[in-house]
Amino acid sequence: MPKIDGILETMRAGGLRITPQRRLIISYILKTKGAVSAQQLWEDVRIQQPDVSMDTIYRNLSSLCELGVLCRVDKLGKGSEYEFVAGRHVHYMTCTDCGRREVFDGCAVDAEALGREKLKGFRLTGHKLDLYGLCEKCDKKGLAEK
Amino acid sequence: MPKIDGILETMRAGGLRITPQRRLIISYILKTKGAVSAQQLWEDVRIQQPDVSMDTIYRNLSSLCELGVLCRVDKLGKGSEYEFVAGRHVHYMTCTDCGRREVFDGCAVDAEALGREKLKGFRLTGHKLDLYGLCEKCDKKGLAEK
DNA sequence: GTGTCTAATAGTAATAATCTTATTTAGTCT
DNA sequence: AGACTAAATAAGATTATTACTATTAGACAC
Repeated sequence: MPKIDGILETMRAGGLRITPQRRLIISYILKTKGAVSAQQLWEDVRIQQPDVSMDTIYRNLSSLCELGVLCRVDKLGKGSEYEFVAGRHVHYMTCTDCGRREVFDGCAVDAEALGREKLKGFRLTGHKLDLYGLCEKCDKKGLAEK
Repeated sequence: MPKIDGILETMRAGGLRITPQRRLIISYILKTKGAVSAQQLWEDVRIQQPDVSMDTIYRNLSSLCELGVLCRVDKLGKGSEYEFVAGRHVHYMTCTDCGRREVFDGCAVDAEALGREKLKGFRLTGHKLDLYGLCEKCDKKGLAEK
């Protein structure tokens, strides 16, 4: 589990300032197990600090994503959620039927396949892999219907 | 370049009905070189058929994405665009500085790394890989500033 | 062709996410 | 401690995207 001091240090190193709002946001994300939505985060933070704007939430979530602290997860047309990445490669498997999501904790991106000549001068700093398919339950259900 | 008949056939096979709105939407995407935004598509389609709703545009773009005909590309906080995939593996390299985007036409996902034991019963049907980094121009600019 | 069933649609409403501008403040340098 | 400057903020406006509901029209059997 990531610690708040390390994250603040990462932010400082990335040139970001440490504000009370940011401390609060990070501490709430730390308390949350799993992914958190911007809406939920806003409601939680506003209990302690009622005048924090939605914009601040989104701005900071974006900043933390760019730093590689968090990862934004698309919920297939139902908004997004954010989850700690904490230096690991984290990819998601999302069931296209029921929307269930599991973490695929490993890296399935083949570095060799990213040969220099294909990159057209880009210097890669990160990547995101989303896997789609059917979870066991929906897969069996689909077979039964045939 | 994909042809409209093949796409319509794919849609039929996927259980989707062929409606005039869908023909129109697809034909406009076909005419467009590169990625197209929902907004732009709506404006174009409305020239011929003024009462097409935005909802219809989004709904159909989503359907085509699920069928694997199109691919939704995140523009880093500035909406999304949609582009033909046409059976290939298409990934994107997006510059986190200037937003420039290039297609990485190949597959960098290592099938071996997606070992069965890690998939927890999921049956994979697709994947999406987004690569982030700095394009040659922004990379050089960044070095010069130091 | 006609009838039936169900997906798709338009229109409207609601939600999610981002932008704009004036103001405040963290980090830095005296 | 006091002053400076660029980053961060709140508030409200705007754009992007999805949900809801009554109605329409493909697809398929007859």
